[in-house]
Amino acid sequence: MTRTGTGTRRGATRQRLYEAAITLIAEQGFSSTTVEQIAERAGVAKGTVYYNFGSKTELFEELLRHGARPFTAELARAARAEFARGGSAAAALDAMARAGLAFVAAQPDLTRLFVAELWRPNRTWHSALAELRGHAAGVVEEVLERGVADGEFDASVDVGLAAGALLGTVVAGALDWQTFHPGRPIDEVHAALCPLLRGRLAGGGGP
Amino acid sequence: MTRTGTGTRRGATRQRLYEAAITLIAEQGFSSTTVEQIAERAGVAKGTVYYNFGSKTELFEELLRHGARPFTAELARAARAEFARGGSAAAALDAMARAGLAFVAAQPDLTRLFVAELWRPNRTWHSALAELRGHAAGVVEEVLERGVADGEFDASVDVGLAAGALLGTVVAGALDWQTFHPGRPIDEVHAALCPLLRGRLAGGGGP
DNA sequence: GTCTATATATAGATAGAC
DNA sequence: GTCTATCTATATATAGAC
Repeated sequence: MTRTGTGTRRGATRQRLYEAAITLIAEQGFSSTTVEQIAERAGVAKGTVYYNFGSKTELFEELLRHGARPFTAELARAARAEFARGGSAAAALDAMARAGLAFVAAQPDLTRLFVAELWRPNRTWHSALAELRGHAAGVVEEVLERGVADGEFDASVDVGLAAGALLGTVVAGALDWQTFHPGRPIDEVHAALCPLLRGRLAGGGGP
Repeated sequence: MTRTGTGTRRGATRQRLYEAAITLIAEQGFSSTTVEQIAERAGVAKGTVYYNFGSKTELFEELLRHGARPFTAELARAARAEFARGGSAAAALDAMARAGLAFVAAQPDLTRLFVAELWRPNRTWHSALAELRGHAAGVVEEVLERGVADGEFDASVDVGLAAGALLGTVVAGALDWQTFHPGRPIDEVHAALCPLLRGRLAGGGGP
């Protein structure tokens, strides 16, 4: 128990700092958010932040990693569960979309902060973000490849581009929902998104 | 010629400041970007910025309006042109997607800065951004409604949610392209996106 | 491990010369 | 209309007490 897990004392303080930072940075952006604000919201002094993290930037980078891992894990879990019950690759995409929507609904601030930085090169944490995006995209790619191999999807599908687009569709759709259509139930949003993922927007189409 | 158009002397200075601010804010974010940096890149002194704009925030808000108007205009123009040549609503969506991709490819920095702020409430310029998003979404909604009226799209489509999702798909897809698959030609990206807009991802589906 | 100072730098904004 | 000089506030980060 010497590692910095959530069980240790140090882990608890770090967890509170993560949660405080997520909310503040999501609302104000990284640079507008001061270390003092983060410390105050977490109920500790500023010096404690610098004891636990080397700098403001380092806190943010570790926060990104800490928050992104569960997202990718949820997507993978959803796909695995769908395949386990004998579902198709298209059904797996639906399940992943639902899992993605649920994650964003549960952690809208974390997602906002992520998206605000994801497509910006030239920032110190961009390589870390690119890697995290790559993991999530990789999960989607596997499902697409399986669908192509099973003859379920067209072989001409560009897996790399499509995975990024699908991921973008779910995340952007989820944030648009949370920001401009709050209160709408997840089922309605999922229903609006599925045609985009499965090909049923055009009436009469679809498998 | 007393208005602040691009033809006037004042308009020229403001235009240079816009362009400088777009690049810098896209890379660094609003708060990390200093007025001094913007002035330097535009080739003027800091005082000149404050003569032309009341504050840093005001410069940014006017920049958002200034940059978003052409985007919505391009989407509307693409849809109009497609309908004018007798195209379907689905074809209009394709044309809008292409117009959107082309706009983002031409102005990636502007789009980055836009997306980074779009889904954040609690910022002073959020109402301005929401309004601009509403205009663009409105253009998409009109096309969807026309498609439903013509029996081309399913009547159960939730126009409001779908418009936001479609817009998000194009913008997110375009930024993902610019950031993680640069060099790919626009045709390939458009081809990867169209199945999501028209319903052809699933093999054998589609109208 | 956490807190209370404090050092140092740099931001936004303004006043007044030209 | 643009520039230079400057005021004032506030940020990051550190040192040392507890």
